[in-house]
This record gives sequence, structure tokens and C-alpha cells, in this order.
Amino acid sequence: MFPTLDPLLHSELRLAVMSLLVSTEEAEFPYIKEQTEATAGNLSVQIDKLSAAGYIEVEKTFKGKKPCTICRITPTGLKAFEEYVEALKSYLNAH
Amino acid sequence: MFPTLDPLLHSELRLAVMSLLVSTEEAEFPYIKEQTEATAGNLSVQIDKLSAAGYIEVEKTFKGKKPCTICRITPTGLKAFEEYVEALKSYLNAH
DNA sequence: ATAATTTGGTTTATAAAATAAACTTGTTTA
DNA sequence: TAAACAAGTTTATTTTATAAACCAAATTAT
Repeated sequence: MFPTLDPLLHSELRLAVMSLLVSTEEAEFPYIKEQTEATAGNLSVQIDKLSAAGYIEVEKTFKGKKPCTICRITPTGLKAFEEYVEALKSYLNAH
Repeated sequence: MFPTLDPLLHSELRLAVMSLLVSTEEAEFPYIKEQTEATAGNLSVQIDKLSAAGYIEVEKTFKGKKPCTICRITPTGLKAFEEYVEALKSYLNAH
């Protein structure tokens, strides 16, 4: 009746991050921070969790002399996102 | 870009309860427990929170000699649910 | 009759999670 | 060269979810 909602995705900030990455395929830390209006600390933690789960991959490079953290969604992450959306529908289908 | 998701509804169990009540308009505690597969303790706590927020109303009656807790969604709760669904769409609209 | 079990929950304690504050490292700018 | 800034990370705090323990009344078994 009510399938389990992937706890990794059922989090406002992590879901926002994944949502961004689904459409952009690649985004830098400051951009994600700006779009989600999250604090850097919170975002850092949530990105770690998504990365640890293999939902996103994180590349640390440089942009000139400045560090630059780039995030991309993985196929695993995309699949999880799609399954999460499907599962959610069971909860919302009154509409 | 990403509207706040009402924290009262962005909870697997509370959302399941609300989802049930949106379609049934009235349900007894044991029925909700069965449908959501929640433990009684957890369900009791979450029902209290929804009730305290005015999202549902809880009526305690008797069914013969046995206590019977009936839950109904309120107009406030229905509105909140609909707004939550709308807000969620911002996060999911890649699909 | 009374002891054990079940029903229908509530209360309390614990585990996990979200979040922000404080900190670090290097880079500009005054 | 000192102050401010950028880009994060780490740590601490607060909140939340969840289950375990508990309670009262009713039913069932002995």
C-alpha cells in the first residue's frame, strides 16, 4: 500500500540536490548552495551522504587557483530518484 | 526554486496517514495501523502531532465496550496536504 | 473464579537525522 | 601585511523518528 520511501532521498535538501542534478547532470558546489539556499555545512554533509551511497559522484578540481567541487548524478542515483518518485505517487495519488 | 516542504507532512508515516485520510475521510486507529504497517507507539505519536497541528481531528469513542479512536482530516489538513503535493512537484518535475 | 492473553492504545527512552556554528586552508583585496 | 573572502569540512546541538516498555480494560482459557 505504502512502499518505503528511500530515506536518503526523503530529505528536503538531498532531494533538492538530486533534483538539480537530474536536470543539469553537473553542478558546482556554490551553484547548488545558491539554488538550494542551504548553508555550506549542511550541504557538505548531505553531498557526502549522497556520494557515500553512490547516488552522485564528486570531483574535486580547481578553477584557476580556487578549489572547485563538481557533482554529477550516477546511473544508480538516477534509478533511485526515479524509484523514489514512483513510490511517492502511492502517497499522493488522491491527486 | 525549491519551496519549503511542510515538515509535518514530509514524514513517511504522517504522510501515509494523511494520504489515507484524504481518500477515506474517516478511519479507525487499528485500520490505519494495519494499512501503514506502523507500530502502535509510532502511530500514536504521529497522530498526536497531526492533531496538534490541526491537520486531523481525533475522536475517542467506544465500539461496544472497546475504545475506538477515529481520525478525520480537517480542512486545514487537506489544504496543507494539497500545498505539500504542489511544493513537491518542484522537486520532481524533471519527470 | 481467576489467571493468562488480547485489544487498543500511551508514555518514555533511544537511535538516527538534520542543521548550523565553528573552524580550516588558501586567496584576494585594502 | 593585515583584514576580509571563498570554498568547503568538522564538530556540536537540536530535532525527529521509532520502538520498547508500559497501562487499563476486556476477553478467553483453566
